[in-house]
Amino acid sequence: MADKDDEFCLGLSLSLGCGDYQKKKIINQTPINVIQLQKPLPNQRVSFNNLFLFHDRSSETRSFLRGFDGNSLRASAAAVFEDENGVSSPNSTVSSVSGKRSEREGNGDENDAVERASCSRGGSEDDDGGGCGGDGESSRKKLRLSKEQSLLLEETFKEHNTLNPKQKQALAKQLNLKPRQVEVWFQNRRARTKLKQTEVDCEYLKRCCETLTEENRRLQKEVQELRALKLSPQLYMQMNPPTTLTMCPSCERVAVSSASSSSAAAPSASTPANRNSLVPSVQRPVPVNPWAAMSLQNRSRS
DNA sequence: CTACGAGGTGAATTTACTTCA
DNA sequence: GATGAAGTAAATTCACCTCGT
Repeated sequence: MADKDDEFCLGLSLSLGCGDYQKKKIINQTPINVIQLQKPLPNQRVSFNNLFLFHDRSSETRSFLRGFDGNSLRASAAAVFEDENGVSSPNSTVSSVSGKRSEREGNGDENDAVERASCSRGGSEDDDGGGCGGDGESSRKKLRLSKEQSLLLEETFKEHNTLNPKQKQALAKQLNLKPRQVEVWFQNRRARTKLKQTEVDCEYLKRCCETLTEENRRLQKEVQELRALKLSPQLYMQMNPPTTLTMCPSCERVAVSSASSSSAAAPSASTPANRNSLVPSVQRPVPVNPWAAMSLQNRSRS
């Protein structure tokens, strides 16, 4: 499964209109760099928002300002990695004490550390064991990954957004987490990535729509102008070649007239080559200009 | 300063589906 | 082709957090 990321599809992944199982492909192929990753500040709590540059500045700012909480700070600074050898390093930050944060902060760090150590999700050795079973209560406890854990997970995710069992096992060991937790993190991470990508795609499509609407408006106006000219034959015959579109009757190729006025620079939207393109096309050589020929003919006659 | 509710975030769970042996 | 295991996306739940009042 992890080999899937070999086949990255470049460009925009339009997950909106995607049917069926294409979705799966898309998420696996979504280039990570579409959404720019951002390293958190030293004191910053590592959250999804903080790791991304969002278009929505307000939410970004909010997330940023929310910054870090004492919980993870305590975990990372005091308890988590103070022991490099990992002997007593409960890497996960579990807020296993119910109640307000201020109350918990009042307690000593040792308490937290002990709780975290004993409560790294799933008291049983089973990967899927129920929450922190020690209490006997069925309430599921909230795990908070430490800054370092999140960073490592992010780094790994940048390399491959899916893990094979070996990688999962190794990463879990490295992070002092259950493989299941790593798996869940990657699942959620992929979901968040896709969500963000969808938002980006949405923005892009919106802009495309606006561009096309504008283009349509412009072309309609041009059509109106041409119709008006056609109504007065005198003007019609003496007019310059039409501004944008010239059609060769034999090969049906549309081209931009080189003799046309300033608006001739506009793209010809009906050219087969660029019909589906939102980018203004390159002007192609004029195969035939019936308008020019016609006007010449008429002038010589009169 | 404290309490409280709203809303956001993210870990974990459930469900449904695909793929593969 | 039927079957079960494994993996994943999507939807959902729920604990916890921040912020405004």
